[in-house]
Amino acid sequence: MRETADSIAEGLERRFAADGFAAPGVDALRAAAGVSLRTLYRHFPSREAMVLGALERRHRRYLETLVDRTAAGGGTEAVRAAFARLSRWMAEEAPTGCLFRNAMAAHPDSDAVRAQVRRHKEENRAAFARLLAAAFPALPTAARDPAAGALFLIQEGFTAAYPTLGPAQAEADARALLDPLLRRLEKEAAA
Amino acid sequence: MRETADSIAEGLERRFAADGFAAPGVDALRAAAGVSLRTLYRHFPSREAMVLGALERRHRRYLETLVDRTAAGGGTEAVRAAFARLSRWMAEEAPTGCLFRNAMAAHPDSDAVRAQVRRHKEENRAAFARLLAAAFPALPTAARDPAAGALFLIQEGFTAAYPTLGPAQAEADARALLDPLLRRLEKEAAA
DNA sequence: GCCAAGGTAAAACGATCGTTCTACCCTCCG
DNA sequence: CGGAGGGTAGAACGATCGTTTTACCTTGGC
Repeated sequence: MRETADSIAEGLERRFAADGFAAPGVDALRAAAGVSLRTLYRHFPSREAMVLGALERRHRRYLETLVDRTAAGGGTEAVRAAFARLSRWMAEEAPTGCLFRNAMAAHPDSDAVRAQVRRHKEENRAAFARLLAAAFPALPTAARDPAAGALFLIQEGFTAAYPTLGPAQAEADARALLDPLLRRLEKEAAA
Repeated sequence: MRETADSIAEGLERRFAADGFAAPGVDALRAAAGVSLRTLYRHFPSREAMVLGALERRHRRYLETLVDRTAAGGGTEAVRAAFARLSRWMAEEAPTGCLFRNAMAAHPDSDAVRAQVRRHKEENRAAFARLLAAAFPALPTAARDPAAGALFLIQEGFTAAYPTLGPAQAEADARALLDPLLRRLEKEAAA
């Protein structure tokens, strides 16, 4: 039951990530989930529920990737490692870009989708704040939230530029923002 | 002829910007264009052509807004003014976010859409490079392209965060990146 | 031994969508 | 005068889509 639901959600997430939210019909989603149409509808009673189910799974996996507790190091290294994981994530899991923005673009009139995307982005931004607090404990509290916002916006820009201008350009442009930011954070934390 | 085509494109752009690319059917586009179905198809022989027509118009208008030749001032003021115009643009014209990324999300399998989006983003990035060259003529050439990439990525992050976290948060986070960047550019240009 | 429970496969339905076609009107130019 | 070009309104078509339903199979527990 719960296991099959998550196994189905895995297939849904994979398909939506590969082909976007507009192209695949319910029958293609059924094939990706590896179950019958009846079972698919039992666990996700509408196509919108399938979208929400895929997004929920995605949300957990993305935050786990972004803040990896097994990763060592602090300071600038911790932040750089997070962006390195993000870079790998985009290449392996999100060739068509951020799944949440894509979902909102494909379902502009769904309140449920919009709410889930907003929740994801808020927790995503909060995760950067926690990452920053752990990496730079000496950073003045007044500088914390702006720095978290800066990291969040670099991520948004990076994931947005990724599918349009390609990995190399997106990474170069993100580095042009990230490098001086980290230098500044190191200086402020040392002071 | 050419005039009616542009008048139709204006209606298409407005509708796509307001409701996204997934929701409005051809008949809703026809109503927004204010013409009959036959005339609409005469100028844009398929729905995909309507999308491309709207994007082409959008491309011209966006770049005109971003680099306003009538705007005065140089240095940091020129860059700040460009982002102020961008902020107004989002509020008035793009409540659902960047039209090009939305189009690509809604038409993931259209080569024509993808090509047009890529072209737009490349010219968009080049426009930032020109803006920067005009605003900071003394900036070392080695620092030019990274700075243009940084501005471009701030824009991408800002327009991406805008529809999910709202105008206030998006602007605050963008400022957290823009302010130190401009301070650094001023220093590098003065040296 | 059997009967729910939950699975598969696939037909069927109603709605919607992109596109084409029909029928008619206006207006400019030879 | 007359006819061609471009406009409007809207019916019609074929395809696709999301969803429901039918019919049948498998399995574990009383």
